[in-house]
Amino acid sequence: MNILQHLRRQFLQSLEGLDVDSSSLAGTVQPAQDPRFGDYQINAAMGLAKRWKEPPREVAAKLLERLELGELCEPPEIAGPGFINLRLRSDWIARRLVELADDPRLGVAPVADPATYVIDYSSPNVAKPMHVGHIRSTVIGDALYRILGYLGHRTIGDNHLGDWGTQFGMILYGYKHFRNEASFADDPVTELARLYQLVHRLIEYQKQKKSLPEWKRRLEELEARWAEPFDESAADKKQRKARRRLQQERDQLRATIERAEMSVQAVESDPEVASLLDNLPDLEAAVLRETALLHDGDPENRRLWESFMPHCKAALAKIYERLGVSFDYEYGESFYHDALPELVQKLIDLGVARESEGAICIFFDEFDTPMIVRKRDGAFLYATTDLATIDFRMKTWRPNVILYVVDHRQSEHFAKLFAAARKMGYTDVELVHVAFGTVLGEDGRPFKTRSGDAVGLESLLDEAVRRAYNVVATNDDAKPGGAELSDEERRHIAEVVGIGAIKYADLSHHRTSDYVFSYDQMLALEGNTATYLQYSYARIRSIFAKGELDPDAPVALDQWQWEAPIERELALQLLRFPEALEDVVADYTPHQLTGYLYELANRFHKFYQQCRVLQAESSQLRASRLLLCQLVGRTIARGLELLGIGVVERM
RNA sequence: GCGCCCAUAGCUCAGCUGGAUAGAGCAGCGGACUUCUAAUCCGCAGGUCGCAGGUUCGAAUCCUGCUGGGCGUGCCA
Repeated sequence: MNILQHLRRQFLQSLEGLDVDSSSLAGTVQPAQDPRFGDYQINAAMGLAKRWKEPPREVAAKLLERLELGELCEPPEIAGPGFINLRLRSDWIARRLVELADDPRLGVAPVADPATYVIDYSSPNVAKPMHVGHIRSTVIGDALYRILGYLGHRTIGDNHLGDWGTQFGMILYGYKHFRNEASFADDPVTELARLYQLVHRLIEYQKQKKSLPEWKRRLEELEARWAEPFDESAADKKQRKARRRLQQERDQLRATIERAEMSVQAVESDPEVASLLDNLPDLEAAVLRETALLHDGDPENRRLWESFMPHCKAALAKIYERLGVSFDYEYGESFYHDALPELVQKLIDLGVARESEGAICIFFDEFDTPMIVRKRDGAFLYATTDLATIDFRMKTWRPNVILYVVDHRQSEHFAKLFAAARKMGYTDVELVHVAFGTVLGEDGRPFKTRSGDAVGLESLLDEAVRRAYNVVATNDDAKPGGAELSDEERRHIAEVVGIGAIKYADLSHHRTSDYVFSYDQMLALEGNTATYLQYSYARIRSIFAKGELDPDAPVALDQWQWEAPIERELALQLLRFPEALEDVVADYTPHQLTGYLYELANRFHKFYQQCRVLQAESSQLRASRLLLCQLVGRTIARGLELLGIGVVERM
């Protein structure tokens, strides 16, 4: 049962027959801001007072006359300017708690009206190893998938793999010209990744080599303009702004040139790479040709693509397994290839798209630039594929909602995509771009290695697990009764803790904001971290072990009893699990659940500090506290599971 | 140029469709292990919520302008 939802329903019902806009008033029922104001509060009276031209406290009193909260609440109080404070009756909490003991769903009732959600997440490029940039989409998408499913919705997880783009052209070119046969036979994925990196590097080299003279000319120009006399005090606002922009552009260009010169230098001084530079064709064009050949059904490229794919997918599967992430489908871009010409024709026939400058475009009133669905050279783009994907998903699953868990830089693309879909007639589906921010390094810049590459996901996980292992070992060695974990257990714990730390760090931040990635912070194992929650769980399991009790057997109890205020606070927090899940789903923000779990664990630790469980003064109190412990443990384990994070018995 | 996003304590972040005295965690200072794991708990200190207006009984939250930052912007994904 969702208490907040219940209170809102009761309140709205009590308003029937009154001249009020009840839809806007539901939100005035809220959790209390401060424990002194009770458990929940209704803030409707102040707003209504104005409309009714009556003093707010009198309005509050009138509302209370109609409100029937039965056995749920103590008599409500009117406070301050007209707040209505609600306090749950402790006997009601006690009854609910005993009911929870037998409820495998921890009070979360399946939704009355299940919807179908397609969730598009992770979507890496199969041609290159996953890196830090893929964490957020994968982890957030997986959490939403789990939570929506738990709430009773029909969920379809679809990993929209990038298996058809230019990156594959690079691999094809690299394989044909630079492959090391022995390495490929030995470990195809590593060799393909090497080839991708190599070709990518060479293309960058060519581009930079070509552009450098032009950039330098441009920089000289900017420097010259900068050197011109400029009187700050005499300039108007616009001139000052232009001046600053000039400086910015100059600095950026300087940095670009510096970086380019460094990487050109690096390529030329790398004996293995430098030897390839002679007689190198225009690689970018060559790669595009390979890509085009693949798309046009060239048997050789097709055969190679088909032989590469299983290896690439197996490598991805390995990392997904380690992360504990799964999908129902993995329809990559290639899956839609055959549908594209037809789709574009359909768009033209519908009058949605038209020819412009040789390309086929969809124009929108609300955007300056169109969405191009077929290039001048006849090739299709990811926008085309994305439209075909909507087409397919609508026909196949008839979803009510499609979620795209993709970083915020693509927001304009999705705005156009959704507008185009509506033009195609898909108006009865909710298309949502679940955008998220960038993972930053501790310098506040996007998280990169020193050489400027994206940090590989695998090495990220390894490092987190390595650090977690050290902490686990140190802590175990320091236990009063001596170490109690075998090395095998320590390794298992380190894996769960390390990976959990990374996922939790990501999920505990609001998805739309950029966040700073810091091993020290997420493995500090203090504060709002996965470890703190896992530790609470382990402590609970330890209590049951100490008392030689089965932690999973229902605690027999007729009447729940409490003594310290913290016990009631902890109990109430347990009852609010459904609210936390509802909050997550309302805006697709998993950090609402991490916040809830942190608060739960925090209350548990306070309780643990103040209250003896096994040595409680009476058997009834002991059973009551054991019930609390068991429910906290179950809620933490379930909550973490819904975030894709595991727990351990001991740590 | 245009569009989107952001600015909250020294640092990293919350603040739920406007609500009562803006909250955590780190870092700092001071306490609590003969007692179910001190990976914990308690206390102290720390904020003109970027700036200026406006709407409102009430604004960190909504509107306008400004400042500072990030991202995107016709044939990459």
